Amino acid sequence: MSNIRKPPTMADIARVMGVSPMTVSRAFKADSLVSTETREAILKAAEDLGYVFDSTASNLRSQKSDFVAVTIPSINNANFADTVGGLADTLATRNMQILLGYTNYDMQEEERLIEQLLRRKPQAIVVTGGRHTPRARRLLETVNIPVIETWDIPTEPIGHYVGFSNAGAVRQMVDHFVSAGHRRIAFIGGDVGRDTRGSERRTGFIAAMEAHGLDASRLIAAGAPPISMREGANAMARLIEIYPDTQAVVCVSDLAAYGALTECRRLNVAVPERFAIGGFGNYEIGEVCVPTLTTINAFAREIGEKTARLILDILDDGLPVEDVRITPELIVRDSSR
Amino acid sequence: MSNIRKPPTMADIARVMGVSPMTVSRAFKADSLVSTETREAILKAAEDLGYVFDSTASNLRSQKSDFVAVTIPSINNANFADTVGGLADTLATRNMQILLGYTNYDMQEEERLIEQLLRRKPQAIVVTGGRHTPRARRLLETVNIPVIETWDIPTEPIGHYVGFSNAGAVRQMVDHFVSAGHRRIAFIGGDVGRDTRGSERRTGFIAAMEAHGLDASRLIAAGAPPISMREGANAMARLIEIYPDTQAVVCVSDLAAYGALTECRRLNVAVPERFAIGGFGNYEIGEVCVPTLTTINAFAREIGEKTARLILDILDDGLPVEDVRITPELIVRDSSR
DNA sequence: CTGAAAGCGCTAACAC
DNA sequence: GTGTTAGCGCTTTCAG
Repeated sequence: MSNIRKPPTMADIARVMGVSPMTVSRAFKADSLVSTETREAILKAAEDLGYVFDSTASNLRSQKSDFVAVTIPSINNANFADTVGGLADTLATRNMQILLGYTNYDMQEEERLIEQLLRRKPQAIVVTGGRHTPRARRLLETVNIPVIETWDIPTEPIGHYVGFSNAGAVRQMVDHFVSAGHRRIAFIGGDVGRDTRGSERRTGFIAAMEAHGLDASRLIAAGAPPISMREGANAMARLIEIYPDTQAVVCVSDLAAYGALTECRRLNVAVPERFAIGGFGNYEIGEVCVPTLTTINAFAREIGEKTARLILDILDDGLPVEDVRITPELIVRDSSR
Repeated sequence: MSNIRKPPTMADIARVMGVSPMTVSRAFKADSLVSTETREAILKAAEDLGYVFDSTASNLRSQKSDFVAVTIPSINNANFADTVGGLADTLATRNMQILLGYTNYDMQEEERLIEQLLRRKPQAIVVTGGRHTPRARRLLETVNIPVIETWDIPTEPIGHYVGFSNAGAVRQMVDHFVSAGHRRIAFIGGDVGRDTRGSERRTGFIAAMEAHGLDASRLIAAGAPPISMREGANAMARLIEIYPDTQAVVCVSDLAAYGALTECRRLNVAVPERFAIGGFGNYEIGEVCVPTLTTINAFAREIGEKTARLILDILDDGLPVEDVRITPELIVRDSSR
């Protein structure tokens, strides 16, 4: 009557084929020792029966899940999407799968998420950033798998990291503006205290300005991170109102920078002639918009790829591996020249 | 010597606490019947021991994984990201987790992915689109869990669907252009044959044009889907070269439309006065750029939320549920008025 | 409210 | 190249 019958197991295939379950199991492992004909017959029978391999049982017995847990702040961000893409593609070469969670830029949520992900017994865990709640930190320190922090150089790494200095990257941008002759430079970012990478970029801006002996007080907080294009535009309007003689602005991301650019167009402020703009992240928008956007390339995809390779190296031979320091690249485009 | 000791299990906690493993198990289920004091003591002991609940074992025994498998064409697409966000947030209210895979707009890859995801024994599977390889289709038909196709109205649904007519949405845009007085209207999309939603939009364009008795031959293929902003810009240059008297263009996505817009600006073609532009997907860029972009809102996040609710309804009471037909909304902005 | 026994579906370990 | 046995860590089931 019911067409919801119990799905077949290896035992069922074994019975049909007149072999032991173990032989069926072996037939599914490419490298395992079964005669070619038995294997082919078994695989065919499996397909005919509509058998679906049960990873859960396999994982429990073999104590490996082929999962890599990954937390990112937001799924809707091209930079983090690129990192995840690099991770996923590289791990797929070894049939490992990503278990993704997003924190919504909230460390509390990150803690919750890390705990949830660890229950699935991933073989490694990748987190974004180097700051975590004490409990999250403890969970990561205690867990028995490789831990990789990304998109940052943690002050005190938990395990490994693949990242870059957000402050240093912003310094490159400030140096570029200064050597172009600008002195009155502003920063547009999110409200402090949530997005840690954004905060570090802001801190980096202040430090870089002070290193040049320049005033670092033109800081516009555009709302809760991540800053949207719209918020970038609003921030620009505010900036021009409060500090009308500003010559250049460093934006926490290309999205904010693009918003700022559109606001300049609306206000008939010439970019870059009257106002130079710099962004962060090398988003596609920056190379297509008019004028094109000066930005920082943080090599998002490479971060993912290198993280994946690092994980595979550790899992393969457990040898000590080197952390990866990425050097972000300043890309000067029309919005600042 | 080695600090890699075996992680504690429920049995370890039971031993320490002098209770049975079953009681420990119950202590971890919120609704389960254990005295409050025993539960609290057990949870504390677990925390002290650094215990991490093992979902794999739990899943195997209880035959439920709390996974929902999801395939999307690309992780780096704001529309699909919104759908996944809606899904994930809604499912999180029931502690269900998304197992995400992306197909790279390739049905072959989708088949591979579906097979891989099903091995994890998800409790439902959500796929993007209504076209699949025969084998993928068979896998989905045979599997014993709810199957939901999204972002489309499948000709022959496998299980349920939460989607809209891509052709119908484009018709709205064509009607808008026609009633604005345009007659020579073009379409910019990707190469045919890969992105099924893009192909349907193209087909819908042709049908709508013919319904108005207009010539539907101005079709620009901009490359392999998904079309980037850059490819949109290139396509626009080509369009103006080949069909200089074109009055309006329907683009397969806002990204292509934005690229087209920037090309117009570079060529000093006034938008919308000399050339009206329409996009698809209601991306953020469209409401910030100058001029703002006319587009179609397909309610990406709602698709995810409604899919999640549909899944929860089925899992909760197995009652027959209604498929969801979304009605996309035409948003007229400055690029066409 | 708590416990004992059995088993989810697979594979490690060993035997032949 | 193949089979047997046991058990991964949890929860269902039944008993009290």
